Amino acid sequence: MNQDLSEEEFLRRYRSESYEKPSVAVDLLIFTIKNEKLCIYMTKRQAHPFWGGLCLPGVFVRMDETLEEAAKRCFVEKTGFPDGSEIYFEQLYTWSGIHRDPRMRIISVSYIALVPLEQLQQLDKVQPEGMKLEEQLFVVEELLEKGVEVAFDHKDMIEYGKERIKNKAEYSKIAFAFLPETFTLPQLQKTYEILLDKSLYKANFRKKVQDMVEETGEMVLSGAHRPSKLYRAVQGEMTECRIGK
Amino acid sequence: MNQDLSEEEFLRRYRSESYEKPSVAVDLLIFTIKNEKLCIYMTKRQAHPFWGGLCLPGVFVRMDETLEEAAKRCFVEKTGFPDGSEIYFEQLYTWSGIHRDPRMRIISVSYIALVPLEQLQQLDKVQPEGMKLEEQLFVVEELLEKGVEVAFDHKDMIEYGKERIKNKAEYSKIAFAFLPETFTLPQLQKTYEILLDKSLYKANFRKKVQDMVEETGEMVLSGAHRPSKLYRAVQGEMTECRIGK
DNA sequence: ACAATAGTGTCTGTGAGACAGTATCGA
DNA sequence: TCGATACTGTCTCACAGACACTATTGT
Repeated sequence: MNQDLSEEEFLRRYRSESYEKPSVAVDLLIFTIKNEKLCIYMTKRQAHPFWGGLCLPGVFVRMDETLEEAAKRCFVEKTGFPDGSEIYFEQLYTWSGIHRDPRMRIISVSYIALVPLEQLQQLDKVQPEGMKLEEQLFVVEELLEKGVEVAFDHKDMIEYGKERIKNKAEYSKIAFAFLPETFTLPQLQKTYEILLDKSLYKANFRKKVQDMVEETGEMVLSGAHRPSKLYRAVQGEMTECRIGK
Repeated sequence: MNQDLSEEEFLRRYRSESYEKPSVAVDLLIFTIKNEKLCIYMTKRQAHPFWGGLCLPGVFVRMDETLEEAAKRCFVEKTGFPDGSEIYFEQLYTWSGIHRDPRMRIISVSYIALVPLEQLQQLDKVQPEGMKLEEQLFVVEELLEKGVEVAFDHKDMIEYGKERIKNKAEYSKIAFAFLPETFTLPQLQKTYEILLDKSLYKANFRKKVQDMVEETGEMVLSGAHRPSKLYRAVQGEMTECRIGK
Protein backbone atom coordinates (compact mmCIF):
# COMPACT_ATOMS: atom_id res chain seq x y z
CA MET A 1 0.00 0.00 0.00
CA ASN A 2 1.27 3.43 -0.88
CA GLN A 3 2.52 4.97 2.33
CA ASP A 4 1.66 8.55 1.28
CA LEU A 5 -2.05 7.97 0.88
CA SER A 6 -4.68 7.44 3.53
CA GLU A 7 -6.21 4.01 3.43
CA GLU A 8 -9.54 5.40 2.23
CA GLU A 9 -7.95 7.36 -0.57
CA PHE A 10 -5.85 4.42 -1.61
CA LEU A 11 -8.86 2.13 -1.71
CA ARG A 12 -10.92 4.66 -3.65
CA ARG A 13 -8.27 4.74 -6.34
CA TYR A 14 -7.67 1.01 -6.14
CA ARG A 15 -11.31 0.26 -6.68
CA SER A 16 -11.44 2.42 -9.78
CA GLU A 17 -10.95 0.66 -13.07
CA SER A 18 -7.45 2.01 -13.51
CA TYR A 19 -5.99 -0.62 -11.19
CA GLU A 20 -5.65 -3.94 -12.93
CA LYS A 21 -6.29 -7.07 -10.89
CA PRO A 22 -5.15 -10.62 -11.42
CA SER A 23 -7.82 -13.23 -12.04
CA VAL A 24 -8.38 -15.92 -9.45
CA ALA A 25 -9.02 -19.51 -10.40
CA VAL A 26 -9.29 -22.85 -8.63
CA ASP A 27 -7.59 -25.94 -10.01
CA LEU A 28 -8.67 -29.33 -8.77
CA LEU A 29 -6.57 -32.42 -8.17
CA ILE A 30 -8.95 -35.36 -8.07
CA PHE A 31 -6.98 -38.34 -6.78
CA THR A 32 -8.08 -41.93 -6.62
CA ILE A 33 -6.49 -45.36 -6.54
CA LYS A 34 -6.89 -47.61 -9.57
CA ASN A 35 -5.07 -50.84 -10.37
CA GLU A 36 -3.00 -50.39 -7.24
CA LYS A 37 -1.68 -47.03 -8.42
CA LEU A 38 -2.32 -43.44 -7.39
CA CYS A 39 -4.19 -41.80 -10.26
CA ILE A 40 -5.45 -38.33 -11.04
CA TYR A 41 -8.24 -36.99 -13.19
CA MET A 42 -7.04 -34.93 -16.16
CA THR A 43 -8.71 -33.44 -19.22
CA LYS A 44 -7.39 -32.81 -22.70
CA ARG A 45 -7.15 -29.18 -23.68
CA GLN A 46 -9.34 -28.18 -26.63
CA ALA A 47 -7.80 -24.75 -27.12
CA HIS A 48 -4.53 -22.87 -27.19
CA PRO A 49 -2.22 -22.75 -25.38
CA PHE A 50 -1.12 -26.38 -24.82
CA TRP A 51 -3.67 -27.59 -27.39
CA GLY A 52 -4.16 -31.30 -26.91
CA GLY A 53 -2.12 -31.33 -23.73
CA LEU A 54 -3.29 -32.66 -20.39
CA CYS A 55 -4.42 -30.29 -17.68
CA LEU A 56 -6.29 -30.22 -14.39
CA PRO A 57 -9.93 -29.16 -14.28
CA GLY A 58 -10.37 -25.59 -13.11
CA VAL A 59 -12.84 -22.75 -12.81
CA PHE A 60 -12.69 -19.03 -12.25
CA VAL A 61 -13.82 -17.92 -8.83
CA ARG A 62 -17.08 -16.02 -8.84
CA MET A 63 -17.70 -12.94 -6.75
CA ASP A 64 -20.34 -14.71 -4.68
CA GLU A 65 -18.56 -17.94 -3.80
CA THR A 66 -15.64 -18.90 -1.60
CA LEU A 67 -12.66 -20.85 -2.90
CA GLU A 68 -13.98 -24.01 -1.29
CA GLU A 69 -17.32 -23.51 -2.97
CA ALA A 70 -15.59 -22.94 -6.30
CA ALA A 71 -13.61 -26.15 -5.85
CA LYS A 72 -16.77 -28.11 -5.14
CA ARG A 73 -18.56 -26.49 -8.06
CA CYS A 74 -15.65 -27.50 -10.28
CA PHE A 75 -15.96 -31.05 -8.99
CA VAL A 76 -19.69 -31.17 -9.62
CA GLU A 77 -19.42 -29.63 -13.10
CA LYS A 78 -16.78 -32.15 -14.15
CA THR A 79 -18.13 -35.29 -12.57
CA GLY A 80 -21.81 -34.63 -12.14
CA PHE A 81 -21.63 -36.10 -8.69
CA PRO A 82 -24.76 -35.74 -6.58
CA ASP A 83 -24.98 -33.70 -3.40
CA GLY A 84 -24.73 -35.59 -0.18
CA SER A 85 -21.68 -37.66 -1.00
CA GLU A 86 -18.90 -37.08 1.45
CA ILE A 87 -15.76 -36.16 -0.42
CA TYR A 88 -12.47 -35.21 1.21
CA PHE A 89 -11.42 -31.70 0.12
CA GLU A 90 -8.32 -29.84 1.16
CA GLN A 91 -6.72 -26.61 0.05
CA LEU A 92 -3.26 -27.39 -1.29
CA TYR A 93 -1.35 -24.28 -2.31
CA THR A 94 -1.76 -21.00 -4.14
CA TRP A 95 0.26 -20.58 -7.32
CA SER A 96 1.13 -17.15 -8.55
CA GLY A 97 3.87 -17.33 -11.18
CA ILE A 98 3.43 -14.24 -13.30
CA HIS A 99 3.41 -16.10 -16.62
CA ARG A 100 2.02 -19.41 -15.42
CA ASP A 101 -0.79 -18.81 -17.90
CA PRO A 102 0.61 -17.12 -21.00
CA ARG A 103 -2.71 -15.47 -21.85
CA MET A 104 -3.26 -13.43 -18.72
CA ARG A 105 -2.31 -13.14 -15.07
CA ILE A 106 -4.13 -15.85 -13.17
CA ILE A 107 -3.52 -16.73 -9.56
CA SER A 108 -4.65 -20.27 -8.95
CA VAL A 109 -5.63 -21.89 -5.69
CA SER A 110 -5.24 -25.64 -5.95
CA TYR A 111 -7.47 -28.06 -4.07
CA ILE A 112 -7.10 -31.77 -3.51
CA ALA A 113 -10.11 -34.10 -3.68
CA LEU A 114 -9.77 -37.75 -2.68
CA VAL A 115 -12.38 -40.10 -4.10
CA PRO A 116 -12.85 -43.86 -3.87
CA LEU A 117 -12.70 -45.42 -7.32
CA GLU A 118 -16.05 -47.09 -6.73
CA GLN A 119 -17.64 -43.68 -6.42
CA LEU A 120 -16.19 -42.49 -9.73
CA GLN A 121 -17.44 -45.65 -11.37
CA GLN A 122 -20.89 -44.99 -9.94
CA LEU A 123 -20.82 -41.50 -11.43
CA ASP A 124 -19.93 -42.92 -14.83
CA LYS A 125 -23.38 -44.44 -15.07
CA VAL A 126 -24.91 -40.98 -15.35
CA GLN A 127 -22.29 -39.40 -17.63
CA PRO A 128 -23.18 -38.25 -21.15
CA GLU A 129 -22.01 -40.68 -23.81
CA GLY A 130 -18.28 -40.96 -24.40
CA MET A 131 -17.29 -39.04 -21.30
CA LYS A 132 -16.33 -41.81 -18.91
CA LEU A 133 -14.48 -40.36 -15.92
CA GLU A 134 -12.56 -43.55 -15.41
CA GLU A 135 -10.91 -43.22 -18.81
CA GLN A 136 -9.55 -39.82 -17.84
CA LEU A 137 -7.60 -41.14 -14.88
CA PHE A 138 -3.83 -41.03 -15.33
CA VAL A 139 -1.16 -42.72 -13.26
CA VAL A 140 0.50 -39.97 -11.23
CA GLU A 141 3.99 -41.46 -11.40
CA GLU A 142 3.82 -41.63 -15.20
CA LEU A 143 2.63 -38.03 -15.49
CA LEU A 144 5.55 -36.88 -13.39
CA GLU A 145 8.16 -38.60 -15.53
CA LYS A 146 10.61 -36.44 -17.40
CA GLY A 147 9.54 -35.90 -20.97
CA VAL A 148 5.82 -36.05 -20.22
CA GLU A 149 4.19 -32.73 -21.03
CA VAL A 150 1.53 -31.26 -18.76
CA ALA A 151 -0.10 -27.91 -19.43
CA PHE A 152 0.67 -24.74 -17.44
CA ASP A 153 2.33 -25.39 -14.06
CA HIS A 154 0.03 -28.32 -13.40
CA LYS A 155 2.90 -30.76 -13.22
CA ASP A 156 4.24 -28.84 -10.22
CA MET A 157 0.80 -28.97 -8.67
CA ILE A 158 0.57 -32.72 -9.12
CA GLU A 159 4.03 -33.23 -7.68
CA TYR A 160 3.18 -31.05 -4.70
CA GLY A 161 -0.17 -32.73 -4.19
CA LYS A 162 1.33 -36.19 -4.34
CA GLU A 163 3.89 -35.26 -1.70
CA ARG A 164 1.21 -33.79 0.54
CA ILE A 165 -0.84 -36.96 0.36
CA LYS A 166 2.20 -39.10 1.02
CA ASN A 167 3.18 -37.04 4.04
CA LYS A 168 -0.33 -36.92 5.43
CA ALA A 169 -0.72 -40.66 5.04
CA GLU A 170 1.93 -41.06 7.73
CA TYR A 171 0.26 -39.04 10.44
CA SER A 172 -3.41 -38.81 9.51
CA LYS A 173 -6.26 -40.94 8.31
CA ILE A 174 -6.50 -39.64 4.74
CA ALA A 175 -5.95 -43.15 3.37
CA PHE A 176 -9.52 -43.88 4.45
CA ALA A 177 -10.74 -41.26 1.99
CA PHE A 178 -9.73 -43.55 -0.88
CA LEU A 179 -11.87 -46.40 0.40
CA PRO A 180 -15.62 -46.99 0.42
CA GLU A 181 -17.69 -46.88 3.60
CA THR A 182 -16.72 -50.43 4.52
CA PHE A 183 -13.49 -52.17 3.64
CA THR A 184 -11.21 -55.01 4.68
CA LEU A 185 -7.91 -54.60 6.46
CA PRO A 186 -5.92 -56.02 3.52
CA GLN A 187 -7.55 -53.30 1.39
CA LEU A 188 -6.62 -50.63 3.90
CA GLN A 189 -3.07 -51.92 4.12
CA LYS A 190 -2.72 -51.96 0.34
CA THR A 191 -3.88 -48.34 0.23
CA TYR A 192 -1.25 -47.31 2.73
CA GLU A 193 1.40 -49.23 0.86
CA ILE A 194 0.54 -47.43 -2.36
CA LEU A 195 0.55 -44.00 -0.74
CA LEU A 196 3.72 -44.58 1.27
CA ASP A 197 5.35 -46.51 -1.58
CA LYS A 198 6.65 -49.32 0.59
CA SER A 199 5.43 -52.62 1.92
CA LEU A 200 4.25 -52.97 5.50
CA TYR A 201 4.19 -55.92 7.87
CA LYS A 202 0.70 -57.29 8.22
CA ALA A 203 0.74 -57.97 11.94
CA ASN A 204 2.26 -54.60 12.84
CA PHE A 205 -0.06 -52.75 10.53
CA ARG A 206 -3.10 -54.31 12.16
CA LYS A 207 -1.90 -53.38 15.60
CA LYS A 208 -1.50 -49.77 14.54
CA VAL A 209 -4.88 -49.35 12.90
CA GLN A 210 -6.88 -51.34 15.43
CA ASP A 211 -8.10 -48.22 17.23
CA MET A 212 -9.09 -46.50 14.00
CA VAL A 213 -11.48 -49.16 12.75
CA GLU A 214 -14.38 -51.19 14.03
CA GLU A 215 -15.84 -54.45 12.75
CA THR A 216 -19.13 -54.37 10.90
CA GLY A 217 -19.78 -58.01 11.65
CA GLU A 218 -19.84 -58.88 7.97
CA MET A 219 -17.28 -60.78 5.92
CA VAL A 220 -16.25 -60.77 2.29
CA LEU A 221 -15.00 -63.58 0.18
CA SER A 222 -12.60 -62.80 -2.64
CA GLY A 223 -11.09 -66.04 -3.84
CA ALA A 224 -9.99 -69.44 -2.79
CA HIS A 225 -8.89 -68.51 0.69
CA ARG A 226 -10.07 -67.41 4.08
CA PRO A 227 -12.61 -64.57 3.90
CA SER A 228 -11.78 -61.23 5.48
CA LYS A 229 -13.75 -59.19 7.94
CA LEU A 230 -15.39 -55.97 6.87
CA TYR A 231 -14.50 -52.87 8.85
CA ARG A 232 -15.62 -49.29 8.93
CA ALA A 233 -13.64 -46.26 10.05
CA VAL A 234 -14.35 -45.22 13.60
CA GLN A 235 -15.58 -41.64 14.13
CA GLY A 236 -12.97 -38.98 14.58
CA GLU A 237 -10.77 -36.44 12.92
CA MET A 238 -8.69 -37.21 9.88
CA THR A 239 -5.55 -36.18 11.78
CA GLU A 240 -4.94 -38.56 14.62
CA CYS A 241 -2.85 -41.54 13.68
CA ARG A 242 0.60 -42.59 12.62
CA ILE A 243 1.36 -45.24 10.07
CA GLY A 244 4.65 -46.16 8.55
CA LYS A 245 8.23 -45.10 9.06
CA MET B 1 -16.44 -22.02 -16.87
CA ASN B 2 -19.57 -21.83 -18.95
CA GLN B 3 -19.91 -25.13 -20.75
CA ASP B 4 -21.69 -23.62 -23.77
CA LEU B 5 -18.86 -21.32 -24.78
CA SER B 6 -15.54 -22.17 -26.33
CA GLU B 7 -12.62 -21.43 -24.07
CA GLU B 8 -11.48 -18.55 -26.29
CA GLU B 9 -14.89 -16.95 -26.35
CA PHE B 10 -15.28 -17.34 -22.62
CA LEU B 11 -11.92 -15.74 -21.99
CA ARG B 12 -12.63 -12.88 -24.37
CA ARG B 13 -15.76 -12.06 -22.42
CA TYR B 14 -14.10 -12.72 -19.08
CA ARG B 15 -11.30 -10.31 -19.85
CA SER B 16 -13.72 -7.55 -20.72
CA GLU B 17 -14.57 -5.14 -17.95
CA SER B 18 -17.99 -6.62 -17.46
CA TYR B 19 -16.63 -9.48 -15.34
CA GLU B 20 -15.84 -8.33 -11.86
CA LYS B 21 -12.82 -9.85 -10.17
CA PRO B 22 -11.96 -10.20 -6.50
CA SER B 23 -8.90 -8.34 -5.26
CA VAL B 24 -5.93 -10.33 -4.08
CA ALA B 25 -3.93 -9.35 -1.02
CA VAL B 26 -1.19 -10.84 1.09
CA ASP B 27 -1.34 -10.73 4.89
CA LEU B 28 1.79 -11.33 6.86
CA LEU B 29 2.19 -13.11 10.19
CA ILE B 30 5.54 -12.05 11.60
CA PHE B 31 6.28 -14.32 14.54
CA THR B 32 9.09 -14.00 17.03
CA ILE B 33 9.83 -15.08 20.56
CA LYS B 34 10.01 -12.40 23.26
CA ASN B 35 10.08 -12.85 27.02
CA GLU B 36 9.73 -16.58 26.53
CA LYS B 37 6.45 -16.16 24.68
CA LEU B 38 5.41 -16.52 21.06
CA CYS B 39 4.63 -13.04 19.79
CA ILE B 40 3.33 -11.56 16.56
CA TYR B 41 3.70 -8.19 14.91
CA MET B 42 0.43 -6.25 14.66
CA THR B 43 -0.50 -2.71 13.67
CA LYS B 44 -3.30 -0.47 14.83
CA ARG B 45 -5.84 0.40 12.20
CA GLN B 46 -6.08 4.10 11.34
CA ALA B 47 -9.26 3.83 9.29
CA HIS B 48 -12.66 2.21 9.13
CA PRO B 49 -13.60 -0.56 9.48
CA PHE B 50 -12.21 -1.78 12.83
CA TRP B 51 -10.82 1.70 13.55
CA GLY B 52 -8.27 1.42 16.31
CA GLY B 53 -8.33 -2.37 16.20
CA LEU B 54 -5.34 -4.60 15.74
CA CYS B 55 -4.61 -6.16 12.39
CA LEU B 56 -1.89 -7.93 10.45
CA PRO B 57 0.22 -6.01 7.96
CA GLY B 58 -0.87 -6.61 4.38
CA VAL B 59 -0.48 -5.39 0.82
CA PHE B 60 -2.35 -5.79 -2.42
CA VAL B 61 -0.65 -8.02 -4.94
CA ARG B 62 0.68 -6.16 -7.98
CA MET B 63 0.39 -7.45 -11.50
CA ASP B 64 4.13 -7.85 -11.83
CA GLU B 65 4.96 -9.69 -8.62
CA THR B 66 4.34 -13.17 -7.25
CA LEU B 67 2.67 -13.76 -3.88
CA GLU B 68 6.01 -14.55 -2.31
CA GLU B 69 7.44 -11.30 -3.64
CA ALA B 70 4.43 -9.42 -2.31
CA ALA B 71 4.92 -11.00 1.11
CA LYS B 72 8.57 -9.97 1.15
CA ARG B 73 7.72 -6.48 -0.06
CA CYS B 74 5.21 -6.22 2.77
CA PHE B 75 7.89 -7.30 5.21
CA VAL B 76 10.39 -4.76 3.90
CA GLU B 77 7.87 -1.93 3.84
CA LYS B 78 6.85 -2.57 7.45
CA THR B 79 10.21 -3.32 8.99
CA GLY B 80 12.70 -1.66 6.68
CA PHE B 81 14.87 -4.72 6.90
CA PRO B 82 17.84 -4.81 4.55
CA ASP B 83 18.29 -7.30 1.73
CA GLY B 84 20.53 -10.24 2.36
CA SER B 85 19.08 -11.28 5.69
CA GLU B 86 17.78 -14.81 5.62
CA ILE B 87 14.21 -14.87 6.84
CA TYR B 88 12.02 -17.95 6.95
CA PHE B 89 8.91 -17.45 4.81
CA GLU B 90 6.11 -19.91 4.26
CA GLN B 91 2.73 -19.71 2.60
CA LEU B 92 0.08 -20.47 5.19
CA TYR B 93 -3.42 -20.50 3.72
CA THR B 94 -5.68 -18.58 1.37
CA TRP B 95 -8.73 -16.97 2.92
CA SER B 96 -11.74 -16.25 0.81
CA GLY B 97 -14.76 -15.53 2.98
CA ILE B 98 -17.03 -13.36 0.87
CA HIS B 99 -17.47 -10.66 3.48
CA ARG B 100 -14.15 -11.05 5.28
CA ASP B 101 -13.50 -7.42 4.36
CA PRO B 102 -16.76 -5.49 4.55
CA ARG B 103 -15.63 -2.91 2.00
CA MET B 104 -14.98 -5.19 -0.96
CA ARG B 105 -14.25 -8.76 -1.98
CA ILE B 106 -10.65 -9.48 -1.09
CA ILE B 107 -9.05 -12.90 -1.25
CA SER B 108 -6.07 -12.95 1.06
CA VAL B 109 -3.08 -15.24 0.94
CA SER B 110 -1.45 -15.39 4.35
CA TYR B 111 2.28 -15.89 4.82
CA ILE B 112 4.25 -16.72 7.91
CA ALA B 113 7.60 -15.06 8.61
CA LEU B 114 9.75 -16.25 11.51
CA VAL B 115 12.28 -13.74 12.81
CA PRO B 116 14.77 -13.85 15.67
CA LEU B 117 14.01 -11.09 18.16
CA GLU B 118 17.59 -9.86 17.91
CA GLN B 119 17.03 -9.11 14.26
CA LEU B 120 13.91 -7.05 14.95
CA GLN B 121 15.80 -5.13 17.60
CA GLN B 122 18.57 -4.45 15.09
CA LEU B 123 15.98 -3.08 12.68
CA ASP B 124 14.63 -0.77 15.35
CA LYS B 125 17.84 1.23 15.21
CA VAL B 126 16.96 2.44 11.72
CA GLN B 127 13.22 3.02 12.28
CA PRO B 128 11.72 6.51 12.10
CA GLU B 129 11.03 7.98 15.52
CA GLY B 130 8.21 6.48 17.53
CA MET B 131 7.82 3.42 15.33
CA LYS B 132 9.68 0.77 17.29
CA LEU B 133 8.85 -2.66 15.94
CA GLU B 134 9.39 -4.28 19.25
CA GLU B 135 6.56 -2.30 20.78
CA GLN B 136 4.15 -3.69 18.23
CA LEU B 137 4.74 -7.27 19.24
CA PHE B 138 1.77 -8.94 20.92
CA VAL B 139 1.64 -12.17 22.84
CA VAL B 140 -0.16 -14.66 20.62
CA GLU B 141 -1.95 -16.45 23.45
CA GLU B 142 -3.37 -13.17 24.73
CA LEU B 143 -4.58 -12.14 21.27
CA LEU B 144 -6.41 -15.43 20.91
CA GLU B 145 -8.28 -15.10 24.18
CA LYS B 146 -12.02 -14.75 24.02
CA GLY B 147 -13.09 -11.15 24.23
CA VAL B 148 -10.00 -9.79 22.52
CA GLU B 149 -10.96 -8.08 19.27
CA VAL B 150 -8.86 -8.50 16.16
CA ALA B 151 -9.77 -6.91 12.82
CA PHE B 152 -11.17 -8.86 9.85
CA ASP B 153 -10.56 -12.62 10.02
CA HIS B 154 -7.03 -12.07 11.28
CA LYS B 155 -7.72 -13.88 14.53
CA ASP B 156 -8.42 -17.03 12.55
CA MET B 157 -5.20 -16.50 10.66
CA ILE B 158 -3.20 -16.16 13.85
CA GLU B 159 -4.80 -19.26 15.32
CA TYR B 160 -4.08 -21.23 12.17
CA GLY B 161 -0.52 -19.92 11.94
CA LYS B 162 0.18 -20.76 15.57
CA GLU B 163 -1.02 -24.31 15.06
CA ARG B 164 1.08 -24.70 11.94
CA ILE B 165 4.21 -23.58 13.77
CA LYS B 166 3.46 -25.85 16.68
CA ASN B 167 2.96 -28.84 14.41
CA LYS B 168 6.01 -28.12 12.32
CA ALA B 169 8.15 -27.74 15.43
CA GLU B 170 7.63 -31.44 16.06
CA TYR B 171 8.89 -32.75 12.75
CA SER B 172 11.01 -29.99 11.25
CA LYS B 173 13.71 -27.52 12.19
CA ILE B 174 11.63 -24.35 12.15
CA ALA B 175 12.55 -23.63 15.76
CA PHE B 176 15.97 -22.65 14.47
CA ALA B 177 14.36 -19.81 12.51
CA PHE B 178 13.63 -18.02 15.80
CA LEU B 179 17.28 -18.07 16.83
CA PRO B 180 20.29 -16.08 15.66
CA GLU B 181 23.10 -17.65 13.63
CA THR B 182 24.73 -19.08 16.73
CA PHE B 183 22.98 -20.14 19.89
CA THR B 184 23.31 -22.34 22.95
CA LEU B 185 21.50 -25.61 23.52
CA PRO B 186 19.56 -24.25 26.50
CA GLN B 187 18.34 -21.47 24.18
CA LEU B 188 17.30 -24.00 21.57
CA GLN B 189 15.55 -26.14 24.16
CA LYS B 190 13.67 -23.15 25.53
CA THR B 191 12.50 -22.29 22.02
CA TYR B 192 11.14 -25.78 21.52
CA GLU B 193 9.46 -25.70 24.91
CA ILE B 194 7.70 -22.46 24.03
CA LEU B 195 6.55 -23.70 20.64
CA LEU B 196 5.45 -27.11 21.88
CA ASP B 197 4.09 -25.67 25.12
CA LYS B 198 5.61 -28.30 27.37
CA SER B 199 8.87 -28.88 29.17
CA LEU B 200 11.47 -31.28 27.82
CA TYR B 201 14.15 -33.33 29.52
CA LYS B 202 17.56 -31.79 29.03
CA ALA B 203 19.52 -35.00 28.42
CA ASN B 204 16.99 -36.44 26.00
CA PHE B 205 16.63 -33.19 24.13
CA ARG B 206 20.37 -32.98 23.59
CA LYS B 207 20.50 -36.48 22.24
CA LYS B 208 17.80 -35.68 19.74
CA VAL B 209 19.28 -32.48 18.39
CA GLN B 210 22.88 -33.59 18.38
CA ASP B 211 22.86 -34.33 14.66
CA MET B 212 21.24 -31.03 13.81
CA VAL B 213 23.85 -28.77 15.38
CA GLU B 214 27.60 -28.36 15.39
CA GLU B 215 29.85 -26.62 17.88
CA THR B 216 31.35 -23.28 16.95
CA GLY B 217 34.14 -23.70 19.48
CA GLU B 218 33.05 -20.57 21.34
CA MET B 219 31.36 -20.28 24.71
CA VAL B 220 29.00 -17.76 26.27
CA LEU B 221 28.71 -16.72 29.86
CA SER B 222 25.34 -15.61 31.14
CA GLY B 223 25.49 -15.49 34.93
CA ALA B 224 26.96 -17.09 37.97
CA HIS B 225 27.20 -20.57 36.58
CA ARG B 226 28.94 -22.76 34.06
CA PRO B 227 29.17 -21.17 30.60
CA SER B 228 27.46 -22.87 27.67
CA LYS B 229 28.83 -23.84 24.30
CA LEU B 230 27.79 -21.94 21.20
CA TYR B 231 26.34 -24.00 18.39
CA ARG B 232 25.24 -23.36 14.85
CA ALA B 233 22.66 -25.30 12.79
CA VAL B 234 24.14 -27.80 10.37
CA GLN B 235 23.27 -27.42 6.70
CA GLY B 236 20.14 -29.14 5.51
CA GLU B 237 16.47 -28.81 4.93
CA MET B 238 14.08 -27.41 7.49
CA THR B 239 12.10 -30.65 7.37
CA GLU B 240 14.19 -33.46 8.73
CA CYS B 241 13.88 -33.90 12.45
CA ARG B 242 11.50 -34.91 15.17
CA ILE B 243 11.29 -33.29 18.56
CA GLY B 244 8.78 -33.83 21.27
CA LYS B 245 5.91 -36.25 21.78
C1' DA C 1 31.23 -23.51 50.38
C1' DC C 2 27.15 -22.76 47.89
C1' DA C 3 23.75 -21.46 44.48
C1' DA C 4 22.79 -21.77 39.82
C1' DT C 5 22.88 -23.48 35.39
C1' DA C 6 25.54 -26.45 31.75
C1' DG C 7 26.38 -30.75 30.41
C1' DT C 8 26.74 -36.35 30.63
C1' DG C 9 25.99 -41.52 31.79
C1' DT C 10 22.73 -45.05 32.38
C1' DC C 11 18.44 -47.63 33.50
C1' DT C 12 13.80 -48.89 31.97
C1' DG C 13 9.47 -49.48 29.66
C1' DT C 14 7.15 -48.98 25.38
C1' DG C 15 6.45 -50.01 20.92
C1' DA C 16 7.88 -50.61 16.03
C1' DG C 17 9.66 -54.11 13.35
C1' DA C 18 10.48 -58.94 12.19
C1' DC C 19 9.04 -63.59 11.99
C1' DA C 20 6.62 -67.75 12.89
C1' DG C 21 2.55 -69.80 13.49
C1' DT C 22 -2.72 -70.78 12.99
C1' DA C 23 -7.40 -70.25 10.40
C1' DT C 24 -10.48 -70.65 6.51
C1' DC C 25 -11.64 -70.75 1.99
C1' DG C 26 -11.80 -73.31 -3.21
C1' DA C 27 -10.20 -76.97 -5.90
C1' DT D 1 -4.43 -82.49 0.66
C1' DC D 2 -2.69 -78.25 -1.11
C1' DG D 3 -2.28 -73.47 -2.47
C1' DA D 4 -3.59 -69.03 -1.25
C1' DT D 5 -4.69 -65.43 1.62
C1' DA D 6 -6.65 -63.85 6.33
C1' DC D 7 -5.45 -63.35 10.82
C1' DT D 8 -2.65 -63.77 15.51
C1' DG D 9 1.11 -64.47 19.12
C1' DT D 10 5.59 -63.27 20.52
C1' DC D 11 10.54 -61.98 20.44
C1' DT D 12 13.91 -58.29 20.03
C1' DC D 13 16.12 -54.21 19.65
C1' DA D 14 16.06 -49.15 19.38
C1' DC D 15 14.83 -45.29 21.49
C1' DA D 16 12.04 -41.93 24.22
C1' DG D 17 11.61 -40.87 28.80
C1' DA D 18 13.22 -40.48 33.50
C1' DC D 19 16.71 -39.72 36.81
C1' DA D 20 21.14 -39.23 38.88
C1' DC D 21 25.37 -37.56 38.44
C1' DT D 22 29.48 -34.33 37.27
C1' DA D 23 31.32 -29.58 35.57
C1' DT D 24 32.07 -24.66 35.76
C1' DT D 25 31.02 -20.21 36.79
C1' DG D 26 30.12 -15.84 40.48
C1' DT D 27 29.48 -14.59 45.21
